[in-house]
Amino acid sequence: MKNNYLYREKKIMTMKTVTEMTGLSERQIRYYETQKLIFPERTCSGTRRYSFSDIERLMDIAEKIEDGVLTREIRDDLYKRRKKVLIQETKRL
Amino acid sequence: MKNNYLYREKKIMTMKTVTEMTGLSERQIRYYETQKLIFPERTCSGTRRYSFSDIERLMDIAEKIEDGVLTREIRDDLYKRRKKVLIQETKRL
DNA sequence: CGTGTAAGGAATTCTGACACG
DNA sequence: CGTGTAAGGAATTCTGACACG
Repeated sequence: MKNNYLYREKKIMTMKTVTEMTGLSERQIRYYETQKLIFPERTCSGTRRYSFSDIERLMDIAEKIEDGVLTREIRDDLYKRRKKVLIQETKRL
Repeated sequence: MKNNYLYREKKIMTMKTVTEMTGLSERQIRYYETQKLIFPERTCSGTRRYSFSDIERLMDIAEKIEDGVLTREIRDDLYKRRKKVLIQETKRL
């Protein structure tokens, strides 16, 4: 459903809400951003905005880190997956 | 879908995001709250939190007010609709 | 009635840095 | 490496009030 997608992907939450929903600290959330694991939008004045999808991704990241996975491994995995998707899309054309 | 409901009804947005999404002023949004047309949650520190559902409701309210409908008429309509739902639920028992 | 605005305080967010390890 | 924290400034939010009509 298109509406469902809009709700899930729209970047609308501020940091506070995200810490409440994920249980992570601001520090952790900002650090994962510097490591290119998460990509919030910014308002014109510079405050971050997250989506429900980001929340889910953050909880996934947190779980992996607890299991001892390094942020760069998580990032490499993310890039590999993206590459795969791009290759498949290229083949389709 | 249960997930869809969660995204739509969860109170997660702050005032700024709501003004951006609805085009309404903070003043208008707070006023509609005093008139019991909209019911944001509050964090422990007192800041309001709105859901996607609230956004849609606010845009509906704004449209009615532009058409000259009074806030108390909108509220009375809301109460009537709720009463109707309650009566139907009562009958079902 | 519905909305704008200035006022002043409180809560939020941001960045860059020091710390530990 | 991943996270905590104190620092200081900027942006956000809140309430109660005055204003217009």
